[in-house]
Amino acid sequence: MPQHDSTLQDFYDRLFERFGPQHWWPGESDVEIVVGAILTQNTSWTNVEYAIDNLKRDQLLDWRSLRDIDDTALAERIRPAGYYNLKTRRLRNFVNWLWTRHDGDLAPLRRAPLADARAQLLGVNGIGPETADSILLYALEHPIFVIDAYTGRLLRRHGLVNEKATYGEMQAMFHDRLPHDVATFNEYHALIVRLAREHCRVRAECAKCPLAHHAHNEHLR
DNA sequence: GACCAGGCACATC
DNA sequence: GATGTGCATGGT
Repeated sequence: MPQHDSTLQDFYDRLFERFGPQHWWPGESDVEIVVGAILTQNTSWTNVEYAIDNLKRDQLLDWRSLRDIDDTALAERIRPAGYYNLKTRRLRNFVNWLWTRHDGDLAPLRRAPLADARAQLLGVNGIGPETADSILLYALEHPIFVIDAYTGRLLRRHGLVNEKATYGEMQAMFHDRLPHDVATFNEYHALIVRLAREHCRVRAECAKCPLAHHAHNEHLR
């Protein structure tokens, strides 16, 4: 079914013009991206940074160290990110799986077909759609769009989807309307987070929002 | 002190 | 299939 609605392309253009390239994910190594993606579940990024800093400080941010550290010591490091018992279990699940299934190396997943890699990630307990897609896009460089709470709010507040649109439906909108390349999906998601975090926090700022020409009557946050 | 933050799994109906 | 609940910290 052909898509003539260029709203999402227009949003992208306006956001990029305003904010410029975001250079995402905020983390250099693939380990840091995966760990960050799990730790940031329902949690502010600033809290995740404290946890990542702890792991870096103690030189634990590599697959071997994460495999060998015990749960108590790991939980201690990631405590500032919240839900630390739960997240210790989820990190453990992922790391154990990566070593068992892929010998502690993400390369096979980078080479694998997107659908296959995604199914594998979703099979790990604690990895849901958003975490899987963040890993796929930012760590494995697969062309897939990440839907997060900000994106859902953006689409709903602009009337582009109804109140109970699913993750898959929202993702399909982006996939149907944008070029399927890693750079675009990467940049777009990063720009939405930037908009939410820094610009649309207060109503006064929202009036100057790059998307203000569209009829959104409520800020993103 | 309330409210929020880049989810997810699991229980229950 | 839909809806509700637990998980926890640090910033505003």
